[in-house]
Amino acid sequence: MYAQQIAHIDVPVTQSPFALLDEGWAQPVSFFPAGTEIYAQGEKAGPLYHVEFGAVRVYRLLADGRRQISAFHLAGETFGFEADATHHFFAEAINATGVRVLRIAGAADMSRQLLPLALKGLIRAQEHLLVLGRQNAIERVAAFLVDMAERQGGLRQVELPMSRMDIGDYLGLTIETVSRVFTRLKDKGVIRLLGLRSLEILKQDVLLDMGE
Amino acid sequence: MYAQQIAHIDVPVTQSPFALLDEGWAQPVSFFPAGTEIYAQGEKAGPLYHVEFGAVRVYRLLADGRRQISAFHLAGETFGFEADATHHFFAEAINATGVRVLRIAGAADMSRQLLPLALKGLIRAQEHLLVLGRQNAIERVAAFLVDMAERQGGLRQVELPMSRMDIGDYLGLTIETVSRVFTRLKDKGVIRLLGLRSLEILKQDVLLDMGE
DNA sequence: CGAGATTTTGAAAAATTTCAACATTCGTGG
DNA sequence: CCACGAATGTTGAAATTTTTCAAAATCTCG
Repeated sequence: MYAQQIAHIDVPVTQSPFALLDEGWAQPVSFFPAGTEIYAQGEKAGPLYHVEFGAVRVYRLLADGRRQISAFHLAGETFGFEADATHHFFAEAINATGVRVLRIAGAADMSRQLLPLALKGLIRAQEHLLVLGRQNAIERVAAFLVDMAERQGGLRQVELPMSRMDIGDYLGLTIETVSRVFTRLKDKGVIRLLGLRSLEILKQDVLLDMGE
Repeated sequence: MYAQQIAHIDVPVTQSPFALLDEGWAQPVSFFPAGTEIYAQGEKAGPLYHVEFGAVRVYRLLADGRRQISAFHLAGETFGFEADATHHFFAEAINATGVRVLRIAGAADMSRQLLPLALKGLIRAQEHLLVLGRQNAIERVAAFLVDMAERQGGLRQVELPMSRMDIGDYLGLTIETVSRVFTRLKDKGVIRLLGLRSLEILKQDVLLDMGE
């Protein structure tokens, strides 16, 4: 279950200094094919990662294989700080993904750099707790779609880089339930499915209400 | 729903320097009666809080009143960093609770002080996501009891400072389900109920297995 | 184009919630 | 210190939601 290759290719790229962590050492972009591991639970943690293109899932597993994806990271987002000395999670490329490895400059600076990211992650995680703990299937999917739309610039058209299984494992639902909710939202005229991984939001207000 | 008084009493206390945030300015202990608010969502965030005695719940509400408790904080623990400029959550005293307000020293130091706490909180929140997203009622309660036992020194006897409603709102369950699971664990001989808010763990191994 | 993977749909099963009644505990005032 | 009333907790039965199992449909990509 959740088999993965461990293969990635380093791609030297010359590019302007990185914006978010302006004192980090911008490394070349590493390329990870779909399904490959970026880091594993238990591994020694070090750098942060900036998604140049593609998408990443961060997750934990139960002993019997049940999986909870705690976050998706899209192009332009930074991850890898959900760790103290060692990683507590797995991170995998969902699709062909380019990741820039960021080695933070001084240990003194590190904290100042990381804290805002850690706090944002913490707030995000705790908001997700509310979704998983207190919202039903349709509300969860609605909240997810609103979030994905916002992170893609608030456009009507939303791209979903991940499978139904990923969405289910993020929302604490089965793929069948996710699929049924998509169908229900489509039948209600709230969304229009443009393809398996692409949809248009037709009634944003309804979706927003559902999401909370 | 969830009405609360907003009343607390400042209690000057002379005590040795605070261990965890050794450069913070230790303030007097503030006393919060059961059910009173420590801070509210939307309020400007400032200090951290150290629980001297009692217990605190941190939570969010949905528009219709559904509540998700994201964390409990017991004596000896520090909270209040789940915020950027303003608080994103409510914090309330569960019982009569003493809280020491910690004003962090320099802005430069602040990050270094806060980062480990924020990371620990982040890891905790993401572990809780796994519980809410992928574990059933009995597993959730088991995980909760194991956690509470650990935080109380790993003794067999565990005190639960919170109500069944609080436990339900932490685990994403109704009070009835929480109650039924307690009964089930009791009938299985896994725990012994010493009172409504006190129990003894009889089969720690079974509980640990359930919790994951 | 075709085979394997993914997604959708349906029906039955299981888990949890809801609603209702009853039991227990807690706190207050007599 | 006990009694009372309110709040909290437990239990049962029905309703609801979600999952599971199974099959059909669709998509992907070599």
